[in-house]
Amino acid sequence: MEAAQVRDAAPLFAALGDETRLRLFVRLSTTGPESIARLSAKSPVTRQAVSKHLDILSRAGLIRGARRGRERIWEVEPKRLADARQYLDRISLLWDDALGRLKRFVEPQA
Amino acid sequence: MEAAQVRDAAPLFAALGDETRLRLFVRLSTTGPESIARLSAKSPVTRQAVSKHLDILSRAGLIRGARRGRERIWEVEPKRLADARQYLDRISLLWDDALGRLKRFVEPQA
DNA sequence: TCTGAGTGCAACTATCTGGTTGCCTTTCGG
DNA sequence: CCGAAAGGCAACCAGATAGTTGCACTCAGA
Repeated sequence: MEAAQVRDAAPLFAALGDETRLRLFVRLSTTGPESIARLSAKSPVTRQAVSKHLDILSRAGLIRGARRGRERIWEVEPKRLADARQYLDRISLLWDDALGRLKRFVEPQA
Repeated sequence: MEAAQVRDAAPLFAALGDETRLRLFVRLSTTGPESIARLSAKSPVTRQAVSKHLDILSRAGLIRGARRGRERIWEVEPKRLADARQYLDRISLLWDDALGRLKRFVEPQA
């Protein structure tokens, strides 16, 4: 896999790699767009912590936020989630290829 | 998505969320099983750093290592990678469901 | 216009993490 | 048997990160 792809994929996975943050992302994926207040109401951590997590997710491109009146509404960016899936798929393919080469090496006559 | 699944998925993504570490994982997926010495030979960081990363990947269940003589050989655990893919797929489905509900709400007659 | 709900900003703290260096143990090969 | 290769262990360091608290700002609505 190309170096550029790894450089792009790592921060994506890192953003999903915190439990509180992943929970927020799953919540947004389940309920659709929500405000910070509503999100933090059902969260064990502070509103500020929630806000920081949302900021990190948005920097990774996984969510997108917009001001609406005095609220800020966050919603999932499915394109970026698809990217993450694609990266995992590619790694899977790499492994399949490696396995194929190994089999052809061990059983050249097959 | 269940809380238990989130608790399982987060460390998985976290393990893939560091660039050097993801690079090592991709390398192992591409070339097949390799020793620490061979892995760290082509890495910009120390052998110790490589060793720590491999340890983290193995704790996440993504790779498996075995002693062979004075070497330690590491190889990818494809089952766990499939887990990660499945988690992303599930989140995607959540989002699709939410979108579906939204559409039925907005255009009830369609 | 005044109150409160919803956020943003900043400072601070404790812990985690990626990385290093130094040294010791194990094992292969001549 | 001895030297070197491969690796493990432990201490240490700097910066990132998850979380907090406190205060200031901005709208919406009665």
